[in-house]
Amino acid sequence: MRLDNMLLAEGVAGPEKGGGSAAAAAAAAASGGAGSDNSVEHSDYRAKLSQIRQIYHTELEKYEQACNEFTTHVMNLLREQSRTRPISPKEIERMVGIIHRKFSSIQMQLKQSTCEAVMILRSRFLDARRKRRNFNKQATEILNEYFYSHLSNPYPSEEAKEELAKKCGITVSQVSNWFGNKRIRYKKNIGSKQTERGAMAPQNKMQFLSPQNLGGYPSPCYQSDRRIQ
DNA sequence: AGGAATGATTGTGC
DNA sequence: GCACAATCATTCCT
Repeated sequence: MRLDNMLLAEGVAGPEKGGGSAAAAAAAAASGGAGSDNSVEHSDYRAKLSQIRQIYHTELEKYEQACNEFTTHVMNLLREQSRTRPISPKEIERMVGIIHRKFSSIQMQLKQSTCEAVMILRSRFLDARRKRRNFNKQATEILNEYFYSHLSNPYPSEEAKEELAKKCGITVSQVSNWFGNKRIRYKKNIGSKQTERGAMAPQNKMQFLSPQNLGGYPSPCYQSDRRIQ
């Protein structure tokens, strides 16, 4: 049931209207509108998705046909056998039931593998990591300035994040990502520097308040950021 | 070409 | 829900 829902949601198992371009059209309509380059970026994705859809439907049809053929074949056999021994309608019904269950389990496997294919396709095309672009120098400068001038507590509030996002031309979640990455990498940098000097400082807490880190902006630590000279 | 840097995602814990 | 940590995938630098 879950597989059915997912395939339906992805437009793979939707109602088949003629050539099967209904799903692609629906996807285009859904992703279209404001994002002008979105549909262009996703056209390859949609093409692959409709390919999956086509394979899925032909396979499904094949299985259905095979199931029907096999059922009539078995029915014929039973009919032949009924000449030599009595066969109750119940027995025939039971036989048909078994065949249908077998074939529906095969269909289940088909659905599962189609789901997997869609998932892989999604991760290949829709994963933002694949189209990552570095922020421009100015944006990085602004973020770094905030970070190093709030080194004692580099956790911008929601409003501050919005402000930074607006200034940098990025989204709030990108700001959050940036600060998450920055905090952890900054801490790591400090940690490796301290172990280099042989000072085994406790690493279980954030070290943003340690005196050597409060050199202001730009600090010695800031200069360790090789992007900014 | 290969490693470092970097933005994004995923899993985990609180 | 957020922060952290590990990891991925891409970009940048040498």
